[in-house]
Amino acid sequence: MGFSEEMVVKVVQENGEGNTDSILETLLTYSALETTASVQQNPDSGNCSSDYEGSLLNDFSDFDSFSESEEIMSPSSEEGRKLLHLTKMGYSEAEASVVMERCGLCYLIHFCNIFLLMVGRMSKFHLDSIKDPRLFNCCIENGPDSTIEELTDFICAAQIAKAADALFPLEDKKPFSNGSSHKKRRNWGYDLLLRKKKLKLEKRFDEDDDAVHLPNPMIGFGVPNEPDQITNRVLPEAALGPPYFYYENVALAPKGVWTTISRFLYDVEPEFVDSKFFCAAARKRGYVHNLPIDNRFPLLPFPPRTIHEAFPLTRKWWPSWDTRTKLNCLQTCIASARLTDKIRKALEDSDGEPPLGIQKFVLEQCRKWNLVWVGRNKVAPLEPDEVEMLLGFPRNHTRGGGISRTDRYKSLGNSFQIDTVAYHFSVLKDKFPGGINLLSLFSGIGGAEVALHQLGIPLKNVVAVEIAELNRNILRSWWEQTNQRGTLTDIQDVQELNGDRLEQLIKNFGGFDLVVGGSPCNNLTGSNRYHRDGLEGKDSALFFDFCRILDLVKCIMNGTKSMII
DNA sequence: TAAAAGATGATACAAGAC
DNA sequence: GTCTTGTATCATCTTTTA
Repeated sequence: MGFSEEMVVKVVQENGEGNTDSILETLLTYSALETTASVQQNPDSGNCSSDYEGSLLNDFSDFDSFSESEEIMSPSSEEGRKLLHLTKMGYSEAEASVVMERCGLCYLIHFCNIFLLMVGRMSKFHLDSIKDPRLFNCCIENGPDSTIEELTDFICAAQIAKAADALFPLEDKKPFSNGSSHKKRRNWGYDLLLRKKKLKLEKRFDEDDDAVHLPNPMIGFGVPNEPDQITNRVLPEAALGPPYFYYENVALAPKGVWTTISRFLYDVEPEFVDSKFFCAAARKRGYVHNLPIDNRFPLLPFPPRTIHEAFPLTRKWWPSWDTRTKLNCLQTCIASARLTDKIRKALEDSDGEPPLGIQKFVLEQCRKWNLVWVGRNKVAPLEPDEVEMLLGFPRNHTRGGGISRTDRYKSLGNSFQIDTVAYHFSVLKDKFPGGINLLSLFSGIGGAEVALHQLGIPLKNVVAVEIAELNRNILRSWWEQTNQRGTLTDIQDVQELNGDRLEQLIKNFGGFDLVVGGSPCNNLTGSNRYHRDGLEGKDSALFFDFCRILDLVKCIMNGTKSMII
């Protein structure tokens, strides 16, 4: 079923460039005929047209183990062997583990069987497609109910789009609202250059596992009032909107995590930014997005940039030997009273300036727990109100309504830094003067919504997905208090967002303009001493749901949902 | 029973010494 | 180049308290 370039050109000439439905039908017909002829010529091999035979043998030379389907089907096969099969199919070990853990063995066997059946029918192009994360997501989305036809349709669609990409220039691309039929399929395409780049990248990663380097200083494509601004970049074609998307997570993740995140999000280069360039506290985060990066502007007035500006009363008690001007990352837990008491006693024991040993101990604890000076020899953790302010949220945003102090710290510690995110979102203000339709995944206490609101971008329709009821209540409360004119739909679980639900929402709203999400970092952050398991961790694996949902939104908005659902 | 408090390192990176 | 040192990190689990 592979489409050679000659075949595509011939079919386009026969049907005309504008008649894509006819092109698709003819291509499928020709392809089916060619496959039939090929199988008849060589029924044992099962491979398709002779054009690809040589390369196919080479391409599949690594897949010898797949020749014995019974072995994979056998209930006695070990999980490790399945893992090996998946890794040979082009997935990283982590990704394969996620499939096995999340989808179960029946999915895995189903997945492998699909692959086996397709190997006999696929062209070289198909091999590329089956390694694509979208097929991975398609299998997860459809699960055991998916059929060979559905999956081959998926790949055929990708193939058609690829052919269309070669024929229709990029500049023809128009926004979703007025896209023509041939443009609707454009987002399925992944051009050859991109694929080559990807392979090159993967090869480089093999040589150097630490391929994604964190910039120093951590300013991403630029921050306000700093030199070295980057104002343009070339996005991979598959990453282009609509919709715009914006993904966030901790920058200091285990090795290889950002490589995987980038690969699953269309090979878009992550932008690593430390929020210390926007406020008085550090927050090192990675952002993968397809937003424009020119003509960004910050929220005004600027928030306080130093500890003393943020907390002027601490200046009186701040010792000269504590040289901090910025706080470290605001976490979900605070220091104990026992620790601050220990520090007070250690300082009171020394007459005048404490000895270097005491200074070192106190400074270490102050840095670790973000303690500030509130009296003579007295340090204290930040109050929830103060954390709210540093993160750019309205005062009392998380206060009241049944939430405990502990939970306020937790919710705030897991949220965006508003000024940082708003700086990135600012490019949308001119593009959506009439308001924006937002799909907010893992919305938490509404960092994305607050950032857009503070930029003056009207919120037309917001679908917020958040597992914690407390956080949903906070967002709902903010929504009502700020007299939003749009609609807020809250959903508890990302698993509820399947193709049908998304199709309905998109039908109601006319599509999403922006998909935002910061999936759980629990298994990525260095603060986690127990389960820092990477992207296959119980919570952080929800990243793949972000990818799944984003892919579905793109597919539905481009009118091709029926090809994978 | 819920909230608060207390105890619990590993990992990764940068910078400097050699 | 290698080694050491210093530093930062959207947390989890158990116990105590109200």
